[in-house]
Amino acid sequence: MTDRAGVLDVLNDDQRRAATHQGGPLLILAGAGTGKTGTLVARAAWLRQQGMQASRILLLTFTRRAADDMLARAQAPDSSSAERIFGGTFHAVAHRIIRAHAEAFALPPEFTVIDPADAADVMDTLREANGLVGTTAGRRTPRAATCAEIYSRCVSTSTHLADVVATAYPWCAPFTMQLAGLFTGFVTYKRRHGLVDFDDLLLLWRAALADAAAGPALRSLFDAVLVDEYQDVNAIQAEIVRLLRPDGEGLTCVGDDAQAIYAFRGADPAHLRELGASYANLSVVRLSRNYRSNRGVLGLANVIRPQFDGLELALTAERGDGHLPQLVRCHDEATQAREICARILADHESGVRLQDQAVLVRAANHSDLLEIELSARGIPYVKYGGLRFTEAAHVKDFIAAARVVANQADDLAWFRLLRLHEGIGPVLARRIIETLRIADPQPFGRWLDAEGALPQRPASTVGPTVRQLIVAAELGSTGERATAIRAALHDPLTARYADAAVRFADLERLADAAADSPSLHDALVQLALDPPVSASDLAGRPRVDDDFVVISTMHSAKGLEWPVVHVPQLVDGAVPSDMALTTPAGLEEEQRLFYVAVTRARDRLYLYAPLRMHHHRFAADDRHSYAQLTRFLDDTALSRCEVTHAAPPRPALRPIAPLAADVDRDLASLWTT
DNA sequence: GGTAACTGGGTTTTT
DNA sequence: CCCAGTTACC
Repeated sequence: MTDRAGVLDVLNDDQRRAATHQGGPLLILAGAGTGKTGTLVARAAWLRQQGMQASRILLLTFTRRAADDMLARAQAPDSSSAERIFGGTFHAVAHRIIRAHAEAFALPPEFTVIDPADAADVMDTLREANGLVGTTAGRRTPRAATCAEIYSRCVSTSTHLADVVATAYPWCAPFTMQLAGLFTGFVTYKRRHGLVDFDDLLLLWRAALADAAAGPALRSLFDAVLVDEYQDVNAIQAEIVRLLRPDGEGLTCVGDDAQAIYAFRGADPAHLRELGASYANLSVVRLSRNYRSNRGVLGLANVIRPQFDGLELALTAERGDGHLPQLVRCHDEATQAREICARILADHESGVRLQDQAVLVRAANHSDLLEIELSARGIPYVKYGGLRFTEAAHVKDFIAAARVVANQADDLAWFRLLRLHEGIGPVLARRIIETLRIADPQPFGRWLDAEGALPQRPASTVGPTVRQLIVAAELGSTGERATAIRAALHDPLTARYADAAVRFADLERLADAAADSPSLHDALVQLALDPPVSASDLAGRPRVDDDFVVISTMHSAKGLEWPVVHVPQLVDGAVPSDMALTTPAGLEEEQRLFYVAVTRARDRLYLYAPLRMHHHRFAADDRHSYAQLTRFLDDTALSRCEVTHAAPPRPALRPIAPLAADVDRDLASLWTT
C-alpha cells in the first residue's frame, strides 16, 4: 500500500502547495520535467487523507499509459472498487458511462465503437453518392481519411465547415458543398448502423451532463475531478469538465500551455488560458523547478518556450550544468544519418545504453534514411508513432471478422470481410450485403441463400469462411471465439498475403490478448480506443537484454524522457512542417512541438540541420538548393548551443563505367556466337 | 459486367 | 504506402 505521508514528504514547496490546495478550482501550471505526475498522485493521496472516498475521485487523462501510470502509483493494485480511483482517458470514461446506459442514449446495446480508420471507410462508401469521387475539374477530391479529419475538426472545435476548410484545408474549398452533404450522410449512416465514433463518445457524455435529469446524477458521482494535460482538451472536453464541476469546487487541472501540440485534433491551449475567466476564484500554482534536464538543455528550452501573458514560466535547473546542446550542421541528409549513428555509437561506447537514446522526428518518414543507416551498421532500433499495428491489413481483416461475429448488422465489417476473398470486389460485396439485410437483424440466418446466389468461384472461397464464423458466434468463451475467428481466416489470408505465416502469428497474439476480455465487444472497444503500437506490445515487455535505440515522433514522445536525445531535420519545411504553416497558429504550434522535443533530454541534446535537401518540396525548381535552418533557431537560441559542422561526405567513387562495359561484354557472349 | 493487376503521383502529427 | 485510373482477363 502506498505510504501516503511519504508521498507528500518528497514534494518541494510548490508541489506540496498544489497537492494540499483547499477550496476552489486549481490550475497547476507544470513546466516540462517538474514532477507533474508525482504532484497529481500526491494530490489524490491527500484528498483521500482528507476523507474522500477513492471511487469518488475522477482522473481524466489523454493516453491510456498516463492513466495506468498514475492509477498504479496512487493505489494498491488489489484494492477494492470503493478503494479505486475512477480513472481513464476521456474517451474510455465516456465509453464506460455510455455502454452502461446505452438505451438512455437511444443506442443499441451492441453498438460498435469505430476508430478513425473505420470512419474513413464509412466516408469512402458514401463519397460517390456525394460527388466526391475521382478528379473533378482537374482537382483531385479529398481522400476519405481527409474527409473524416475535416468532419472531426468541425465537431471537436464546434466550428462551421466553411471556416475549417478555409483555414486548415484550403485545397478542399471547391468541395465544401459536397462535404456538407457527405457529413449529413455520415451521421445518418452511423445512427442507422449503431456506430459510435470517437467524437460521438465525447458528444454523448457532454449531452448527458447537460441534460436536466441525467446531469445532476452523473455530476454527483464525483467529489473531485483531476484533469491531466489540460492544454490538450478540445471544446467538447473543456465543456465536459465545466459541466462536471460547474462552480469549480473540487476541480484540479494540470497542464502547460507551452506544450499544446494537438490542435489538429481540435485541442486549443486557449481553454487552459481561459480557465481564469471561467472560474473567478481560480488558484494557479506554478511548478518550474525542473528535475529532468541539465542547465545547458534548459538554457535553450527557456528561450524557445513561448510565453503567454499571465502564464509566464521559466524552468530552473535542479540538476547540474552539464553539456550545452550541440547543433550539428550537416552537409546533407545522408551526412546527418551518419552523424547520428556516429554519436549513438560513441555514447554507447562510453556506457550509455541504446535504449537511453532517442531520435525524435516531426514526421514518421523523416527517419527513413536514418533507419537504413542504422540497419546497415547493425544498430537495433524500435520505432514509435507512425503506423499502428491495428492499421496493418491482416489485423484489420481479423477485426472485421470479429466485428461481424459481435454485431451481425455491422455492414462496414461485412464489406471488408467479403472483399478479402478472391473474386469478390466492391460490387459483389455490396450485393451480398443487400441480400443479407433482408433478414436484418440476423444476417447469418440468410447466409446460405446469399452464398447460393453467388458465382461458383467466389462462393467456394467466401462460403467456408462465413460458415466457420457462424459456428464461432455460437461458442461460449471470448477466447474460443477469437481462436475460431482466426482459424476461419486461415485460407483467405494465405491466398492473399505472401507472408501469411508471419501475419497469422500476429493474429495468434491478438486472439490471445482478446481472450482476457469478458466479451468480444469489450475486446474490440479496447482495440479501438487503445491500439497496441506493435505486435510485441501484445506479447508483453521486451526481454531485459534487448537493447535498442528509440525512434519516436515528437508527438508520441510527450511525457517521456531520455538521457540522450537526437533531433534531426531542423530545416524549414520539415521542422516546422510546411503542412502546418497555412496559419500563424500553425507556426506557434510547431514551436511548442519543438519545445516538447528539446525538453525530453536529460543529459545530452543533439540537434541536426542538414544544409542541403534533395527532392524537397521547396526545392522543386532547384533540386540542389540550400535549405534554411529552422526559424526556431534564431541568434538567441543559437547562442545557447555549441555549433559544429559535420564532415563532408566521402568523395564520390570514380565512375565505374569501364567495369560495367566489361560485364556487359561478358554477358553478350551468352547470346552471340 | 465485374475483378485483378499494374502504373504513376502524392504522402504530418493521433485519442 | 494509398488512391485513381487503365488495361487485361473471366
